[in-house]
Amino acid sequence: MNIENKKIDSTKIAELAGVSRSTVSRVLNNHPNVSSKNREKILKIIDEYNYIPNLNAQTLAGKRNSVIGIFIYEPNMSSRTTSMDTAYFMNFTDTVVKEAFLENHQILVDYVKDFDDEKRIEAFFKNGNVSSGIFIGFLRESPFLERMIKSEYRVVVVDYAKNILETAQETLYINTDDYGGTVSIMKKILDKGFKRPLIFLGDLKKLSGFERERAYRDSLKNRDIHIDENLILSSEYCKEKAYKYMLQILEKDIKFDSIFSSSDNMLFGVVKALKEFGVDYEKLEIWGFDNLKYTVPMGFKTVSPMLKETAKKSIKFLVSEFVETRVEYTKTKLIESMLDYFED
Amino acid sequence: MNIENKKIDSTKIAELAGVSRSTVSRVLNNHPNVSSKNREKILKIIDEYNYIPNLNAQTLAGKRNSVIGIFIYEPNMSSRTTSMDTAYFMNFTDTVVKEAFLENHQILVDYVKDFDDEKRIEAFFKNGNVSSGIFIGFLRESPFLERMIKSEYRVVVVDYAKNILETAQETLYINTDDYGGTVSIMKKILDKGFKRPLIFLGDLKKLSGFERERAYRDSLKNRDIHIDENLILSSEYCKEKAYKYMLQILEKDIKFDSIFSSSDNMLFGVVKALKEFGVDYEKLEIWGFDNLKYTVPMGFKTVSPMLKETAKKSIKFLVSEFVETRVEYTKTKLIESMLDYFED
DNA sequence: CTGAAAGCGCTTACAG
DNA sequence: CTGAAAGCGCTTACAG
Repeated sequence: MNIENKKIDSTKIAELAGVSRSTVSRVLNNHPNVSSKNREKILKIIDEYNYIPNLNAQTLAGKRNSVIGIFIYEPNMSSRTTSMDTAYFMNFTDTVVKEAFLENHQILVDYVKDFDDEKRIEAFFKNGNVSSGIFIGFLRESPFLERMIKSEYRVVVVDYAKNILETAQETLYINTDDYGGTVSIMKKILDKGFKRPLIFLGDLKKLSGFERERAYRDSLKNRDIHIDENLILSSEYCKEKAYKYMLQILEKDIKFDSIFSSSDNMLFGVVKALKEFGVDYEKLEIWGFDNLKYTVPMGFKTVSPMLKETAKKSIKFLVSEFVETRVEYTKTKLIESMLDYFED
Repeated sequence: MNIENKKIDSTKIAELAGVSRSTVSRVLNNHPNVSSKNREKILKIIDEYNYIPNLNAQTLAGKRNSVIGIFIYEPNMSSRTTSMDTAYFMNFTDTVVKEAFLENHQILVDYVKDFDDEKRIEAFFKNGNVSSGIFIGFLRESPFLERMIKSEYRVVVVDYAKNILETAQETLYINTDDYGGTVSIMKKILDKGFKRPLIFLGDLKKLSGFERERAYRDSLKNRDIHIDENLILSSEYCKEKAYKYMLQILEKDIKFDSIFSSSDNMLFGVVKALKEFGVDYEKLEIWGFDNLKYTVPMGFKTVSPMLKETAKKSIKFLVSEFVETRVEYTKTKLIESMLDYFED
């Protein structure tokens, strides 16, 4: 096995096979125009010497590599505090890594918080360090993301709204069915006769926040239930804000009979406030959204986005030969008990 | 902003600044020998044009990049079944990604199951696609890992035993204190007066499996409790095997008064068997190891490896200027209730 | 079907 | 302090 220590490049392979580097390159890249005699000889030597071409050289010379980037918008990343959606994003990343491996691709994980990060990522694409990418967590109207979408690169954008007609290039918009998920929660709440559901809104600059609010309002409207704006809190997926607003509600003694927090993370802030105020929240109808690790074990109900499905579709899109720009939705699943939780 | 569309490379920057590419390269790489006049001029142009050097070209020319690889041994990966330790590994990967970002590094995630994967990864190192790497989940005496350790590359090896004297290069061995963690569980069990703890062993080819068994035996020995080999099952971190062995124990009616499963994953297999046999397991003293998502919510006790600490130490090691080969241990924490669980 | 040559975008001795 | 030149390891027209 000491063969491996010697530096072995395509020139050496060519020498050994008695051909030119061009021919070696041709078999490496599965070009048809190589005599089967030469092809076999070269393949044998490549195998014998465990030769693997230098990816940097290949990329520099214009070949695509097998690395897919996943880029996560996380403006609070540098503060070392656990940021709002981190757990959710990491769940997604996990499944992406697995699906990519099954398609013989690797994943480069990177966060985006400022302009320097954006520049680095654009360079990753431009220079071919990643062949394509998945973007998640971005705010609506992100100039950076718009640039990526309009670029020649193949990308998947998760939970982002965009008029498909404005997207010339190969782009997959894949969204969790936030509207449907919220509607099914609201149905549960309203079917039980509750009429004053408190809602903690997510970031309205994100598609998910926007959709969840819309579903809340529509659900009430459809049953001719008055929408009390006092019950609508804009806490932007932020746990601390949710905590603060919940306290205010309690201090002002605003009446409510149920709670829908449009993210599990905010739910934890809400519950903290309830606890401090001595509210017996275990008897309250409380719903979150996301199915994070702690939600159901703590005794709350939530809805689970089908991350695995989203990941699978994303990878399939990125590794396919031919694709067209399109929009897809993945369903959600209500998680009302530990049984649902374990199944998920 | 249409500047960005034009391809901009170091030659163009040089032209614009009226210097040679050599000088541009020097300021890019912080070489001292550049007149401050030229340096400033070049820096200004670089900024103005949002120029970022091509990473592939830089790497090809011999520069180190800022990508750290994390390589996970997962022989069952291709079968699309959730493998034994996957959840555990992904928890670790998550924290590694975050810590790397804080140090301005990106993470390339890749699995290893066969020789082709090993070859690909060695090429990643050789060609500089990753500047260094973290290896986790490998079996003892892995020839691949031994090669990486003996190579010139800087690596972190998690949960792997190796005589440090045989490791010439910069390597960090970082291990969870499996022995200590198991001892603390055994103390809990034995303090309650149990004398016949059933144990499901992990993969003895892994350091963790080896250490957890050793701690089990030592704990009993230290209290002069007879070690009944019938109570020791080798289920190799495999849920299905644990299930099968537990059934056998029940069928043979072998007496036990408590259970320690040396991974949470196996625990789920054990519990399945208990259920099927109609055993009222909720009253049994049962411990797992790993603190996976479901363990404590299901009502069991476990011990949590401090993944965040391990990740932090790993990244610190890899990004430091100077390091020496060494071995480190990270502590574990007992998780006996939902309170511990939420804190973790 | 094959090879010589140019090119991808950098870095780094070397000579001044 | 600076520039011309060689080199990193590939791929791909081009000419045969």
